[in-house]
Amino acid sequence: MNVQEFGKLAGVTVRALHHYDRLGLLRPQRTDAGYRVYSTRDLERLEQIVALKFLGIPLKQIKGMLDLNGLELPDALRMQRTVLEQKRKLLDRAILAIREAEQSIGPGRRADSALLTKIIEVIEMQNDSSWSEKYYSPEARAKIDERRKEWTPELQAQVSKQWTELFADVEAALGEDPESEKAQALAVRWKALVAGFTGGDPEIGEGLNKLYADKANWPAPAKEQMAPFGNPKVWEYMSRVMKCGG
Amino acid sequence: MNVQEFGKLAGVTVRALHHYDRLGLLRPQRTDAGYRVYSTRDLERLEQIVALKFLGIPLKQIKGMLDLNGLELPDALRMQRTVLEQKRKLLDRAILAIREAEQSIGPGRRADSALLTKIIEVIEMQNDSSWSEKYYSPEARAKIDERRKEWTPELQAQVSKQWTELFADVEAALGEDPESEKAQALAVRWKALVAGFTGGDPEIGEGLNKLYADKANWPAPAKEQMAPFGNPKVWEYMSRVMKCGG
DNA sequence: CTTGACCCTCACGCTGCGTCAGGGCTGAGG
DNA sequence: CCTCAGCCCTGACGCAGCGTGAGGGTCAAG
Repeated sequence: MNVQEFGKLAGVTVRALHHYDRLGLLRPQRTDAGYRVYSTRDLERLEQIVALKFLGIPLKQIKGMLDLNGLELPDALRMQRTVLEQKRKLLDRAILAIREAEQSIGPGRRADSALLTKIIEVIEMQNDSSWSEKYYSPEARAKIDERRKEWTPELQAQVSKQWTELFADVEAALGEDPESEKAQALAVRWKALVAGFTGGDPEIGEGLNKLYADKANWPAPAKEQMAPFGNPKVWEYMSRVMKCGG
Repeated sequence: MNVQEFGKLAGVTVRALHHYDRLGLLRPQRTDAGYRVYSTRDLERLEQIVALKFLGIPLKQIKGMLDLNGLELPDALRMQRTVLEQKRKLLDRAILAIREAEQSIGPGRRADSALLTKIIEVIEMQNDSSWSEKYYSPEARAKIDERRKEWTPELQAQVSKQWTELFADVEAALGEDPESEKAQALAVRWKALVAGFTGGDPEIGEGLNKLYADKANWPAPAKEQMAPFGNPKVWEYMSRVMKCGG
């Protein structure tokens, strides 16, 4: 098969195939005239390349992995996942910062430096863990760190799922009266999840309450797990629901 | 203030300051010897630069924005946010794919091509919208596009929630006999949601049916809303349930 | 005078291709 | 036979945001 055909078949450009060839990632056979000729074996390999590339793994490393026939692949996957999750955190912060900025610019339309300051605030707030030092006592933080060790992937997945569902439900109930049973039921679920996060530890709970009180700086308690759910309306709404619920 | 001091103060490297200088983003004064001298005004500007850079906005654009004194800033923010959210989706898919791959490698530890295939599956499933072109006729697609216009955010949120719930329920019922009432009830809910999606339009419905039949390429009908819910077990299971349900 | 300690300006490196630029081989039509 | 279209090839620069030397000037202390 010639380049164009092959490329179309696999969904990559001819240029990319040239590139992979030069990198030694995928070296097809050649005709006498020097034309590249691809086989089905090449297709398999290319699919693997594409897959790993999709995961954000650099081509050089892919080359190494495929040449060593995937012996270190599990490690690579783990590493890559943490890297991506890291990136995702950054992205979430940025998105949140923009939302804040957009809100602060929306009503009054007082642009200029004010909202840039706003952005900076959000960044600084979430940047390092300085905020946690504001809200948690040293002892509480030690306990949090402990719990982090027990924080298994399965548990993580479960909690993550529960938060996901809760968020969806809250989002759908935004029109509901905060004092209604429905809303209050959501508050109960919310508190339960938070309790699960804090392990029912009162010290940590206090920290969270301070955090609730300080509306301006509302980051998520289980922020890391809840990355996808940055809709600020949800947070505002729950804030109101909590208030009237006591 | 000299470069090093200034850089440390603002949290950027000297090299970066040189860079900004060359780009015309931040031009400090110079001493007779040609040394850069920064003022507090420069600090303000730098902070703005850093903030916007954090949002992923390219330096060139930042220059434009600051020079025009942020008049188009709201638009830029909106655009940037959608871009970032797009990236986030991709990241999510990649992370999900890795998780799947890790799981499939975990128990049996049969690495090699199997899990790469797995990764590919996840990608293809969620990747572009090529699948819709395979299953829908041009006319049907036109209708879908129409419906997209009526696709308000509220409606979206509701449907999204219903799918979320359904997914959770199906996931919890994976052990159930596909012929059992429970399973069949789930199938009914499923079909109802699909019907809602297709608007009861028979043409679109046909497309979906073809889609069901072609198990290998099972993407989600409301894919965009459901990105987080890629558990293929759910899909497989529902496939079986549908089959025996008729 | 020498040695640091800072400062400066090139200029290449990295990632993954996109995009010309300059040319070769081949079959169809004039 | 010539030419033009169409597909293939190999460089090589461009982009984003700096990191990282290389090579060299300035100024004060020893």
